[in-house]
Amino acid sequence: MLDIKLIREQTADVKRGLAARNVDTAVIDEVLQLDAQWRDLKTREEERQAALNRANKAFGPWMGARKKNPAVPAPQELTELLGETPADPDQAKARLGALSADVQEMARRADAVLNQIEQKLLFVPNLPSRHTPLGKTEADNIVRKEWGQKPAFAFTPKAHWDLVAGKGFDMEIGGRISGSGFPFFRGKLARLERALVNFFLDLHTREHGYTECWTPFMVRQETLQNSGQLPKFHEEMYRTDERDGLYLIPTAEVPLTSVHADSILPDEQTPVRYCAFTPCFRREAGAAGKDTRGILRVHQFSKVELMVVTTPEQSEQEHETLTRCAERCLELLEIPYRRLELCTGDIGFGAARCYDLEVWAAGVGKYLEASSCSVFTDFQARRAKIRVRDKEKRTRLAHTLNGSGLATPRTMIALLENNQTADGEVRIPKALQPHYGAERL
RNA sequence: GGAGAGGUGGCAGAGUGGUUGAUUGCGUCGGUUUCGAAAACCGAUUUGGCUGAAAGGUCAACGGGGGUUCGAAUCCCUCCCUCUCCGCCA
Repeated sequence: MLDIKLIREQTADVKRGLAARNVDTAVIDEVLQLDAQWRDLKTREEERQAALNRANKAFGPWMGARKKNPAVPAPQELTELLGETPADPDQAKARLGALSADVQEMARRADAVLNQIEQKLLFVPNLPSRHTPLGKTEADNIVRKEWGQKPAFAFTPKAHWDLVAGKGFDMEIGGRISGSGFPFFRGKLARLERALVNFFLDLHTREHGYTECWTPFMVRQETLQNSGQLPKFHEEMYRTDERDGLYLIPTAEVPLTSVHADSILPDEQTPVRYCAFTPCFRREAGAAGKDTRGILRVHQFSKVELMVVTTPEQSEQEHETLTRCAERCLELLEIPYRRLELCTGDIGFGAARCYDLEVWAAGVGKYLEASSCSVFTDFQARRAKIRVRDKEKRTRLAHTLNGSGLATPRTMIALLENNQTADGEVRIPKALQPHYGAERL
């Protein structure tokens, strides 16, 4: 969520940032108008409430005093508020009750307006960072680096669905059990899946300083709102029936972001670095008919997620660090990749800046997004109420970051397709061999 | 699934419906003392909104929401969470 103060005070900058993301800025004017209304209501409500509080505070002692001497006059606070000296407590009660009802009514109106503001702001994306390149579509993304050598073949490399057909790659079985987009692996491929997950977790926990977490795979609506998936991306999510109303997580970012919700971390405890393996569930609602073959785009997949909570001062640096942690996975697996910096028009809802890591997959002959490393500035922290505190005891909203490190399907695609041999075998990269337990698939 | 107990400030733990945003202890920070430290003593120590240049003023919050009342941490309803016991089952 954006800072309402920023919207008030730097309206032009906010609009410029949103416009760069192709967002209609009319919502900002609507919010500002409601905000003015809210502040007016709130100020008047509080003035009345303050007067009422003073009167109520004096009321008790008056009652006490009257027990001893019924002739004790009403206290000044009461007389002031009511504009007359009440004859007796019952008369005062009646008048106070009416005033109290008025204040409550004003409070209700103010809350209703505040609610409208929030409902609008929940649909407004984060502002792009000053570093994020301007652009309209994904065509304007910028390649920041390329790593590795695309493999050369003396034969035509197969796409993964042909390469491992009949070797434990059973999309039809997944389809029969659950529907299309639910992969089913048997034997070597299932083991490869597990090996990748273990490889990622071991790397991040042993060498990159992340703390491994095991999280729930189903979460509440509120948890998804903290990290920004709800309310806007409701259609993208699987949800259990109304008895529980839980959502299946689309990424471990969701539970991890809420770990420190509603709390304050001392600066010296940051950065907090978490990683977690979870399955991820996505409807891929807007992507029907796209990338339907093999495991290019699926409804359920495994991912090891990296998530960082840090201070506003450190977050830019942490973004580079986190991205490097993801890149190291690919480098150790010898998978050629490129780092793309997403432009303002293509960046995700909550992100201020984002790098996509795309792996080269020789069989399908394309780069495939395998990781998205984003810095969210205080966007998620404001929703989740994650704060940090410095030595001078100043609290401010934390910054959050996350990135895949990595998701298995596209990593596996690249690994299989790039390392295939003429006889249809697949070479397992050296770094993965201890986890997989063999040099060949 | 059934029965019960409980959710208060960083933690522990009080709180007859009326100066209780909240006693107290611990912790933390600052000070006095000391060559230094410990101990002792003194002081400070929740968060957020509105307003203000600032000082300050003011409102809100005792798990969430609603209600009763002139007035709620305290009474009522409801939801959530934690713990204990029973049942059931990985």
